[in-house]
Amino acid sequence: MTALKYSRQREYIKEYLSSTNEHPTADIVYLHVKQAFPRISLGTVYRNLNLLAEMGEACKITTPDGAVRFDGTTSPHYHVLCTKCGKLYDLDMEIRDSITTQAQTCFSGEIHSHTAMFYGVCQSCREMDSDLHQ
Amino acid sequence: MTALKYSRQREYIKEYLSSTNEHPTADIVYLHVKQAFPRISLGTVYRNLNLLAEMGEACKITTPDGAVRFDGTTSPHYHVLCTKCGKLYDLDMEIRDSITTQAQTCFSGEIHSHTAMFYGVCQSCREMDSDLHQ
DNA sequence: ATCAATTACAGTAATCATTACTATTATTGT
DNA sequence: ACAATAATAGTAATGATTACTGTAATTGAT
Repeated sequence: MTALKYSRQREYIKEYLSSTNEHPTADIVYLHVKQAFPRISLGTVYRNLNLLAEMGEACKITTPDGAVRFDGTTSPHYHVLCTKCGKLYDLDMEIRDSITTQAQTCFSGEIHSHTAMFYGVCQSCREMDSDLHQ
Repeated sequence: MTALKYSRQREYIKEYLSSTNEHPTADIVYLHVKQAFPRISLGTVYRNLNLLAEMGEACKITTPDGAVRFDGTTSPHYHVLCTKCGKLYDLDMEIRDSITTQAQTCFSGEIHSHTAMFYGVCQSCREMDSDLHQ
């Protein structure tokens, strides 16, 4: 029951997400999708983003700066958050399953997975810095 | 300028945080601190929790389930989030600095640190499960 | 101990992200 | 084409957090 029905809005949101490697908030997705669907409502964007996440066709990323970000890349990967500009980057690095295994030995329950967030300064912020100091 | 002044409220909040290994939200801290300071306001709790975090005397932990949690344990460590009950546990496991080093080789900017969150089922939720199935 | 300067507080209003609600519209299987 | 049902747009409501303001507490100097 409650079968999923096709919707052009959801299709478009999904396409937009997989076309960008920014990690947009629902708000940003809304602004973009609005160009194709001028009457779309923010609630529709939220509902579909959450649906896509549940179906495994998008990821929700929780960052320390308020809003949840969405990622169209569904294969598990780590992220880097630039502490200067706040941009979130995909990290093309293998997931270390060994860290899950090791965590298991320190925890009495069952551990199934993990996420990691790296913090630093991205290339373009570093360049801006050296511009200022030259 | 803007020197920090002592406040009994902040002192109490700090003591409460370091006395518990729960990872309370600002709301929960508010409820506890209220017992000692019945007229304290939620804004004061938020301001002091953020102050303590800035001073490195507490940590802010962002979890996928809405509110930020606070941790009085300031030495860096990983956490486990139980996906059944939502409780957050400290993980007594060494930080893997090698993962930061490795991440650096995959990223053009500078990486300074990382956090990790493990997901699983805690011991007490596992026991509840086996009770139900016996 | 008193006083002036300044920060912190309580109380409340405002903001921001997200979800809930409802009448209308789009999709689907027949 | 039609009936059943899910999805939408638009709006209101919620929940977490921050901003604002007049009063109270802390501090360093007299």
